[in-house]
Amino acid sequence: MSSSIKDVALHAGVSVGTVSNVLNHPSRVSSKTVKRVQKSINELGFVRNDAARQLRAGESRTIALLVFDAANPFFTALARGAEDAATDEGYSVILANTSESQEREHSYLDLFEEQRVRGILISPYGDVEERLSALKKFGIPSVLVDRVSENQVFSSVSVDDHAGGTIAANHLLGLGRTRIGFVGGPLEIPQVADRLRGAQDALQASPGATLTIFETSATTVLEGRTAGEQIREMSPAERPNALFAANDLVAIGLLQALVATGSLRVPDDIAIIGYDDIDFATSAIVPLTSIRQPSALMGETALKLLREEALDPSKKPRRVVFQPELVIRESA
Amino acid sequence: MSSSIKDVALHAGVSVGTVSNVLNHPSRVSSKTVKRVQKSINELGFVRNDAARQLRAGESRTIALLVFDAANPFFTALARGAEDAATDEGYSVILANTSESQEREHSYLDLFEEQRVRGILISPYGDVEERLSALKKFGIPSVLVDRVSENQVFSSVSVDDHAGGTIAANHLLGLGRTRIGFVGGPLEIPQVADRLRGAQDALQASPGATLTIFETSATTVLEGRTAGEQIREMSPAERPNALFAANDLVAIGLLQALVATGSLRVPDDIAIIGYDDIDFATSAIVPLTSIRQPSALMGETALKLLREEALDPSKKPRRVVFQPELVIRESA
DNA sequence: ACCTAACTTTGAAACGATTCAATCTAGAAT
DNA sequence: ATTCTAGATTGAATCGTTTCAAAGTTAGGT
Repeated sequence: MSSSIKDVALHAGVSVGTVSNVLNHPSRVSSKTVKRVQKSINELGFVRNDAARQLRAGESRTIALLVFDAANPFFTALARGAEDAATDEGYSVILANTSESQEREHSYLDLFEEQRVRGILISPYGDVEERLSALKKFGIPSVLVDRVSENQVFSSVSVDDHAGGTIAANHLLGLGRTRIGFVGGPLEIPQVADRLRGAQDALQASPGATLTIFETSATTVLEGRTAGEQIREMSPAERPNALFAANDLVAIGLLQALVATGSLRVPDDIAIIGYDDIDFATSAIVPLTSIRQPSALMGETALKLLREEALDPSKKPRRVVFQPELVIRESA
Repeated sequence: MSSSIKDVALHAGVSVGTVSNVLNHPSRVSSKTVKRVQKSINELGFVRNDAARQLRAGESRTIALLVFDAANPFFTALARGAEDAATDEGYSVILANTSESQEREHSYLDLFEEQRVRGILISPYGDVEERLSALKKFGIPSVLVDRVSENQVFSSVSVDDHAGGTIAANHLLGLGRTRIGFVGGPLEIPQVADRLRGAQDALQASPGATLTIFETSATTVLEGRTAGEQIREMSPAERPNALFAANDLVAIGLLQALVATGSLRVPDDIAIIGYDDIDFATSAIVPLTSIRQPSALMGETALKLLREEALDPSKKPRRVVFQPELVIRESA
């Protein structure tokens, strides 16, 4: 059905070793032989069998990216960054979606282990550090994405959420707002907690300002709207005049509750700042001011860290933390 | 570094053939041998080398899903459906994102060919039917997703967009609306054109009703909003009292332009129906009535068709067309 | 006690590439 | 003309599985 390197060798009148060299070390082969072999390859429609190659060479050229929510624009952008970087290095990235299922997360890790992928980029859903340690011992390195390693055992790429919170709060304070509300949750999520703490620390420096927490059970549009309805009913005196949403989805929910009914004006009556700068932010009812995470750059960096570890497994894990960036639009 | 089947055989005091049988045909092996071998496998931490397995067995157990926009919720849901079905059949699905680049589309097809994947599910971006034909000859079948095969050479899974358009229009007519507007574009996109034609055909049956086309340059929130602003400025007499948006993103844009400013009420003054039923539809300013595509089912079906072709390459291609479904919420 | 049939187990051959020591060139240097 | 050298080529060994014919084992029937 498909021709092998042997067929090519026969057709070109050379040995199999030479064909392999044409494929992998063309410099070792005289240019006219290269040409002849290439011609045979084309004529026979030869395609290298990656399984055989990997078996003998002992190393794969694919890298796995495992995320728990492939639908999240943040991860899509990150994946794009990783793919671009991988292409440059001669690797291919395959994506797998955990779909927020621990079981699936494990079965994909099993698959990657059987496939002996060159490395794993993972934004963990369940508790997998132990499993990843085993994989590392086995020869498969991983890099954590958007989460830091609890025990400093893995390299990681993340964003300084604390700084992001500070930037957001300072921007609101800079607009002269003093009654600030934080909307998001659950506060157990590390990202959310860090953003809140960052805001609180910024508030410390402004004696007159207060911060009220509106905790939600998830960072979704719906939860944001529910919180917004509650805020809308507050008396003007106690109602915050600025809101910091834990992410853009929550912020969009807030906008719906506050603006859509025509009861309040944004940002005049109440300023709103989101987080993530997803594509929807630009085209929200009121274009959303937000905190941008360098998602593509994160993917690119994660891939580079992974390559370093693949080349030198004894390398000490590195932790790269990016700084978020303020994107000013109309809502604040 | 990692132990092989040979190590396991030695450790368990059996032959390599027996270990392999434990792995692949446990019924051929006595149960106490199975137990003993399993124990050795666990103790040694043996993990089957998929490359070697694939080389000898000649067949891969992974299926590739190649889409041009992994960020689109529709594809994410579809992927989920395919993954679930694959798991049941003992396959794994790996995802690759074309990112709307023809070059990348080709290089992933190359990769899949080298990897000898069992089959390819593809929502094509560029013109790849020829390339897919070559792959088929090579032994790798594909199934088209959300697009039908031009020359009936491949199986495909798609949705009857014409019927969807008819359903949408009939729903609006059923609400007593007679001045209907279609918002979407460009009309060259097959999906958009089919939806429009479906609506037009429905209108034929209702003598009193008219349909106005508001063509946009893309099916995005922004374009929807632009169109909405234009519609908002029309005189009440000529303004449509119902709008059919080519997809939910456009519909959300319309909502923003019409509702957010408080100038018109939805659905009282103007009814709006979208298409796709993305997650955002539920939590729009006014929960959106929409036409749902059975995305997960499509993924599942595509996988089944692929498996059929993998088992019997001479099988005639099949074209499965799903019927869309009306989801009534508040906007219409 | 012997034959048979059914079930287990064995181990060498194959899959298709890469690797590398060994062999073979061709041309430069003496 | 001879030796040397660097570059080009060869082909057998190898990677870790699966496969399958052959050999070994067990137990039931007579």
